[in-house]
Amino acid sequence: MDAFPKTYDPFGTESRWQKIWSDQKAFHSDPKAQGEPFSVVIPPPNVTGSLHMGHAFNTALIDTIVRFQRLQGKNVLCLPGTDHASIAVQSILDKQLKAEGITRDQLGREAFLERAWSWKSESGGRIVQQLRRLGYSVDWQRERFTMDERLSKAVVEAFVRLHQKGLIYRGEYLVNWCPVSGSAVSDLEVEMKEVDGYLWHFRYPLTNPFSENGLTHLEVATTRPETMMGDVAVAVNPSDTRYAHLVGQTLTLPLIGREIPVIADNHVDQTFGTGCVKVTPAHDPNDFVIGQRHKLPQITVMNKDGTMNSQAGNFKGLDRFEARKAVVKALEEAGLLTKVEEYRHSVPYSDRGKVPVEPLLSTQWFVRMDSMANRCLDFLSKKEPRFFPNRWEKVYKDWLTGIRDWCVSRQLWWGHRIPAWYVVSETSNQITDQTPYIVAVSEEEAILKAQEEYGIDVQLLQDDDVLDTWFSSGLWPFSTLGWPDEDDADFSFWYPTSTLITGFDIIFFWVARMTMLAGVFTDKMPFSDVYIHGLVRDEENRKMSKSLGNGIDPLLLIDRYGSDALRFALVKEVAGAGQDIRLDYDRQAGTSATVEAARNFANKIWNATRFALLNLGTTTLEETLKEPDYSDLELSDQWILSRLAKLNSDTAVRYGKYSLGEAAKGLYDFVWNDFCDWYLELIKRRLNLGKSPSAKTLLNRRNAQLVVFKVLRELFAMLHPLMPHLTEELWHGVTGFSENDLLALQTWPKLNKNFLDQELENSFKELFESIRLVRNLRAEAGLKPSQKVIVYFVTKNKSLLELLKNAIPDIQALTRAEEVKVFYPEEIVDKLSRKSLVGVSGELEVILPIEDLVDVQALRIRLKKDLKKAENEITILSKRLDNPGFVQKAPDNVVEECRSKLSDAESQLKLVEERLIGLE
RNA sequence: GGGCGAUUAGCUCAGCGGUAGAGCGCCUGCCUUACAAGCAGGAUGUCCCUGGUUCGAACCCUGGAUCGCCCA
Repeated sequence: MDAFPKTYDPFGTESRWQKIWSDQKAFHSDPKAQGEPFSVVIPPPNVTGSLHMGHAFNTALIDTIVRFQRLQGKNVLCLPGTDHASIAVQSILDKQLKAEGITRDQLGREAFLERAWSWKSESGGRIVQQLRRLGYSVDWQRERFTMDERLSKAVVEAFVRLHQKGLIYRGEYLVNWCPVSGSAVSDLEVEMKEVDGYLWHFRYPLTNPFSENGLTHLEVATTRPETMMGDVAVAVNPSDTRYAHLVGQTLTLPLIGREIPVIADNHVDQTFGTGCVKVTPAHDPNDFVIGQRHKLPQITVMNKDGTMNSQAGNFKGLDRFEARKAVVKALEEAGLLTKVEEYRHSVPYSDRGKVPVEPLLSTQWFVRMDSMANRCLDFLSKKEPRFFPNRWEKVYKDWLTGIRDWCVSRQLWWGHRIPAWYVVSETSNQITDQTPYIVAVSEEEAILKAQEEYGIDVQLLQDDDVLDTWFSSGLWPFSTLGWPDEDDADFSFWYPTSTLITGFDIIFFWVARMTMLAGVFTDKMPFSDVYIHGLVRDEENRKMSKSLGNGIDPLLLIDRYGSDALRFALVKEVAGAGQDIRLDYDRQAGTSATVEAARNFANKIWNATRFALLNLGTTTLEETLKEPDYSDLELSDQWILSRLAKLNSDTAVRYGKYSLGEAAKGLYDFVWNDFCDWYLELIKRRLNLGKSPSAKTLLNRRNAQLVVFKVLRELFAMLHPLMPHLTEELWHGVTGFSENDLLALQTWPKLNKNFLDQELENSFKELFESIRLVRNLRAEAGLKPSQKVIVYFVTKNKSLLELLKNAIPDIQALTRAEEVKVFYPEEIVDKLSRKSLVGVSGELEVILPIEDLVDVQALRIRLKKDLKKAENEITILSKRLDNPGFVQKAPDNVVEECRSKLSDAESQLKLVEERLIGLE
């Protein structure tokens, strides 16, 4: 094994296997191949993006699940791709244009789109390359982009069909306007933020003041004075006795001079502020509703760039925040400002633009959600899809229950242009709210339809807007598989997909949109399971974000520790409850203890394999793969095979139910503890042949080798979903298979239930305890490891005695004893010097007769500690057993266990006492 | 205002009815030829508080505290 260094170098290994997998198209799927379908579409990352920890985490989880299912013999498709991210791409390009000193409009739509595409082809592939570095076993031949020709067709088709079903409408409503991107955004793209602001109190004078009670005005309180020019009423609660008599009167709107009515509306909170609310339907969602109820006019006072328009009188042209100051000043000068309170309140911010959105009246396209959502709720009542962990189901359900219509039009160019054509010839070549429109899959079809209805000379103009990026993402599980062509081989075989794996932060944005659209178009839920995971947080438990600049770059961690280590670390930290994980990270050093531990684990496996190969000698492939004859095996061989079988069934169950963290932990413990610390140590003496080995010795050595190889082989398969590169490398190293045989495409090791032997495992637990006791004594006595000792075990427990007798060579090796002897108590009476080192555990007494080294005082202290321990235990246990309720009601096995522990403790106490007396 | 989660060893987190666990860190001793990215041994906890259910509660139920998230 010349090419087997002492430490594992992941870098060469990982890139080599990535290349082999890629060259062999190992994960290219064929719907006609064997096996049940199992399909996953990955959450398409934003094409402008670069890999962040969230992607790495999501990828680690998806790839683990997908590789596991592949090992289970399923016909797996894992489909990658990216989305087009309208707003993000457009803002990048806008920045470029700005630097060049041209505007988008100067450039024109067509030239702009050309630039966008060329930008995409140059810089858009970065994240895909980065994903490959994780060892993602996706079908790269099926990589999709939401603006691919086929997927774009699907988008158009979907829009047209929704329109036909009456699920799409166009209308003038109050929408969330993002002045930075110059587009409407959906409710979901708005984030409420608590900000410190002010509550200004203004007097609005009554047009006809009541002289009798001295009321000359009403006082309103607002956080947004700049909208006051759009006020069309002041509302009070109808049961508010302070103002009830004023309802129906009018006020004169300051600065503007418009007469506006005092109206009564139940939604006004009498206790808030003055109890009088200014009503601005065109700039506030609540006021919009009040306005509709009272049939009030809507006066828009702002332009789409956030500056004031001509309705704002003198404030025209000012930015909205400048206008705020100016209005306050003007009212103050007019003596109408009565109070300014500091006030903390929620302000809607645009997710993208990071500025407050402006509720603005405009004409947009909407998708009607209620029937689609109800459809999903019906499916959900049949547990479709199933959520893991289940609590997210409620989140999903609640959102569907209170759903609002979805504004899908965006005033952008990069994206899917809305397939609607206005028959402008009907409205003197202008697009107005009255212009009729045709929704069609193409301009040709639109023309034909228009001509049928409006005559041969129609003039059409396509809508300028594009669709929300999430609209196309919502079709992703089926548009990527060939829909609307339902005969497509991929679609018919792999749809609906099996599991969707994504973060909780996009349940509404994406998961719910997919289920709703799939319900309409495919009559099915698009996946049977949804596995929701948390977010990766930084070392201070903060969400990683661009603006905070606290992201931990997964590529740096990969460069330091390897992909497998990063993957394993991320997955192992997932307990299963969909909790966020905190990744420790030292920004100065660029190190992470968590990932380092996973790297060390990889190295541990590497070295266990190295050990195995060093001791293999030369064998043929056939010999390596040979199964040992169970009946020839030593107990320790049977023990590790039992542990292995248990690991096999546990791990398969855990992977299968998305308990990936548990699966990782189970594998980690098995490798480190059972296999390396115990089994490999146990077989070392068998590998070391004497001068003239007997046939039996040789067979015994051979069996140890075969068992080691069997364990490793199966372990590699089980661990493969988590650490694909390392296991692929070692599997080839051990089996000698050529590169054409991939571990990734093998089947999961067959579980042999006959190997399961709980009794044997219990015995080994006892054996290990006994060995630990000896080691503990050695350490406490300060013996050098090189110092040989004689070990006596004394017990009256027959089965323990037998167990120890059988294991004498093992104990000798693992405790570095010159000699190990096992006695019944009566057999040893005379042989003992009172100055021996003694340890007691339960019914077992361990004696190291090394008189010259024993410090009697230290020994006494130690024994007194044991005495105290045993006494404590006896107190607790007998107290419990003395309780009649416990004996009566607790299950028999629990009571039994308690009794046997008590008797253990009692015999230990007795032994310790005797020993202490012996020391006097 | 409604909902969800978290609170366990110095740190990061498992455990979710039967006498408290892991990794890291810490202490002691080891280069015992697979691995010092390692080995052996060790120390460490009012399991947030409060009642209650139970023979028995870190775990289930009441109420509360603190932190975080989502929705309005």
